[in-house]
Amino acid sequence: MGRGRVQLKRIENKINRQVTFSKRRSGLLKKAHEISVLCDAQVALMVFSSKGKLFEYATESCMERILERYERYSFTEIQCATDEIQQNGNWTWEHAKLKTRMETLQRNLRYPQWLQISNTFKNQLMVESISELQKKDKELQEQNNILAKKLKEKEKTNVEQAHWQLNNNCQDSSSMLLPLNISSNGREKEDKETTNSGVLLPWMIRHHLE
Amino acid sequence: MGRGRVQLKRIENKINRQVTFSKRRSGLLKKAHEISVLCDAQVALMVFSSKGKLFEYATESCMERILERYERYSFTEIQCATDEIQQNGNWTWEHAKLKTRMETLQRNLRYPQWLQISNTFKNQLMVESISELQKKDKELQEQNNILAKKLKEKEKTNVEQAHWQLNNNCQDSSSMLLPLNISSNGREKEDKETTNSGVLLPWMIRHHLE
DNA sequence: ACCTATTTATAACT
DNA sequence: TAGTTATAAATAGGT
Repeated sequence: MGRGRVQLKRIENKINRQVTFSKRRSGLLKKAHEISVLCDAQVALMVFSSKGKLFEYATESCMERILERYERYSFTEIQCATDEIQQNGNWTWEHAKLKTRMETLQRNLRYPQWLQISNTFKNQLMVESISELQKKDKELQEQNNILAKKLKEKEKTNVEQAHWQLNNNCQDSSSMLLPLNISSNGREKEDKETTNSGVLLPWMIRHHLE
Repeated sequence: MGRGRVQLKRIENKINRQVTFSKRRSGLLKKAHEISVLCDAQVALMVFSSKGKLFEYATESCMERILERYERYSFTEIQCATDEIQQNGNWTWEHAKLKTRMETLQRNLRYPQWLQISNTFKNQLMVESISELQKKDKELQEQNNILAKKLKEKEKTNVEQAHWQLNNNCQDSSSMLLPLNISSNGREKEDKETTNSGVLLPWMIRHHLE
């Protein structure tokens, strides 16, 4: 944008770099603001100059809130789950949590595509580890299903007992009413927003910069 | 920039808003990256769509600061959960540890900075975390099996108890209700969205920005 | 997703 | 750091 093409590399001339920083910084802040207004998005932007000076923009004029949200994003609520486990030892639910984390983890691994790493080896290691973890996870899931079935059977048995009692002159039937309602937790959400799982991010495609 | 002037206000048409968000988001990320490279600046950018989906960009060392804040924030939460679970012992405790591990891992992975090869130490930590995760997962599996067995036994007991009650014409029905509290929320529906069975993740495939 | 008329950003210069 | 201007880049609206 300007009177010459831009090479995507550090501007060596100090003055130019400084000027460009100043200009582009305002442009960036402006665009951050625009997208937040136009598209109803939450944005937090921090820019540190090479000297360490901070320039920031955040919607709602509150960086903290954005950060909190950011933190919670892949950090599913632990405490609720904990309570539930303690009460009824609901293993299946707990495993669902585990699984969710797994997926988040994977998503995060995939995300930072624009930072290409030269040292592939270590990352390779990690990816392999995670793959393995996933296998284990799958196994666990299967085990879990079995467990769930057992539980259901158990419930059934109890139900039958209850019925038996009902049919055998127990006068006080009020307490038996409908405890049979098995809670079907409707986990559905899943927003379909596309997370760019492709190799290239759109803006990486070499239009003009190179 | 385009075939019409832009009013700086929320785009009411949902489709347009979505499209604009997508386009401008790419532009914003690109510019964030450019200024960081051209001007040797540190940038952290987070954009949440109106649906709450996160898109982020960050130069390596910049997220450090955010990370610190995050650590402060999340520490308490983890600690509480841990304490709460510690009372229960056995498999619940094991699983709690696994969970904590997972959280740590996630925290590290969440930030693109983990990619920086210079920071060998963090990568090392991550690898260790993963292996530990694997161990825990295995243990979990075993615990799972044990649990299943115990469940079976209990089932048997229940049946016997029923017989016993049958033979003794019980008056008190309250004891029967107890086991019904266990809810089996069978989640058979598996979201296959993130399978990624391959060892290589997309971002590992070589593509250089230059 | 792709196209392109237009607007917007900005590099070089003052 | 602040304008000016030529030009590159982004993108709104359409396909």
